[in-house]
Amino acid sequence: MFTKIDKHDGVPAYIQIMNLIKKEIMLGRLENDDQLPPVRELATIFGVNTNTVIRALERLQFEGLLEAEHGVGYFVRSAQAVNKEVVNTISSTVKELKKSGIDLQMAKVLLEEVWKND
Amino acid sequence: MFTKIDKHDGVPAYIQIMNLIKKEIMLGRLENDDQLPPVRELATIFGVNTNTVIRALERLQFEGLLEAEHGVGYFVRSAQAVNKEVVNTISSTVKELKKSGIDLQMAKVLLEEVWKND
Amino acid sequence: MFTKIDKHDGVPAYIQIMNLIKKEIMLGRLENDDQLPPVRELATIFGVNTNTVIRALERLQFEGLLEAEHGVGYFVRSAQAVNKEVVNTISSTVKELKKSGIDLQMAKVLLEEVWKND
Amino acid sequence: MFTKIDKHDGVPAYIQIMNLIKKEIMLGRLENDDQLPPVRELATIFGVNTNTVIRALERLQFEGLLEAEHGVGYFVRSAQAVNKEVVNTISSTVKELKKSGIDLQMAKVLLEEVWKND
DNA sequence: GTGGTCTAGACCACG
DNA sequence: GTGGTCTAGACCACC
Repeated sequence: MFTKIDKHDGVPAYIQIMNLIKKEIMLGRLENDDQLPPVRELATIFGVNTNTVIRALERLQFEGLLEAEHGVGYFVRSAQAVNKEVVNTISSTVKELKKSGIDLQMAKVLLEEVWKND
Repeated sequence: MFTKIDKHDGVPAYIQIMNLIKKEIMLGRLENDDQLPPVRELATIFGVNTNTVIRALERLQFEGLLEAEHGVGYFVRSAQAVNKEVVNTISSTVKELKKSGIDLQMAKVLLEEVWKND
Repeated sequence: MFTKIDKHDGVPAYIQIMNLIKKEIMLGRLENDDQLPPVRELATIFGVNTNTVIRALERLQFEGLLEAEHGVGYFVRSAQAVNKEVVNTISSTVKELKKSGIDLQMAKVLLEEVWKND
Repeated sequence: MFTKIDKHDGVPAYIQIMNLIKKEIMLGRLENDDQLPPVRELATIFGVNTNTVIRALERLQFEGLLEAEHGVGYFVRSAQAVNKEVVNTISSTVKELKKSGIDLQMAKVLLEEVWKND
């Protein structure tokens, strides 16, 4: 479900991890009451230290998306997957962007630009 | 043309600056041989220290997008604006995303997810 | 392994540092996966500020010779030592140059001249 | 006789210019009492500002290699060309270095290393 | 005036 | 403890 994070793209590791987990929730691959893999396992998967994972999970807990049960694990709460049509729209947009020779980073920048001016 | 950057969104200031300048180039607002404002001026505009600006410009220079002429200024090189249609596509996608109640950060994460799996 | 650099020979400190490290690699005194001393230590060894060291290491990282592991250290990558015979050739050439009363700086200039015209 | 200098190799422009002129003298292409091209012309050739050329010539004058005649021009003094054999030695060394896949910058670094330890 | 290098020292992210 | 980012301010090289 998860993969190694990119340590050199500027975004702090714990924020990347937060985003990855949020993504799984939005895509419906993690649903309410699902249990996350144990912290140590997540650490190996992401290629970071346990502390870094914990920092990310704590923040998601603060945001209400996760809940920790002491001695048991972390569980998904108030998950809300996105509509599949939305994903399709993004998908076709991505195709067009790739055709234009734009790279992912610039795509994000353009997205942000349009987002803020619309 | 430029504005203050956000120092608290996790992304390092110099990377934000790089992205802002790249964006101006991609949107055609900065063209080949255009001269950038002086480093010290950019620093006040972005609300950061001169060194931080230089760090960003150095990297863009390394990427071939800018060229420094000592004692003269920074100039845009090999600029390549994106097609206006691409911007329109992004714009309509953004509208749909906003309707679904997604925020900018998650939009970026979804974009990345689709990008890497298509 | 390293020593203080010369701050007054015109060449920027960070470039001198880059060259010193490259040299250690080429001479086989630094090998793949070797860890460099911590940045702060290198700074005291070279007699410069931490930032200057980091600037050098960043560039070497960009060139692919080093890799940083956040919170751990810098490691040598794709090291490629030069043949010992090459060093011997240089050595005998140096002897001849010295006999002719040429100084190091001019030796470099002559080297460059021949290099570009051969 | 001269060409543009490299503004991005770390060595200050005026020092590069000094070296280029010294080189012409050492290679015997500039002899005693030869007149240098006018300062403005040198400036265009080197791709720098007139002031930068003047700074270089002043220093060479200080070293005794040049002499300025006000309103006339700069003249070579106490020129001392190097032996042709020396150039040949360098040439064959360069060939070997190139075969080993070393680039010019590293060649200089190795030269300096051997120079200082022999 | 322009860009380029460097310092001293603070604070954050990561292990 | 490690590396990474940033500031304030100095001084140099170049136009």
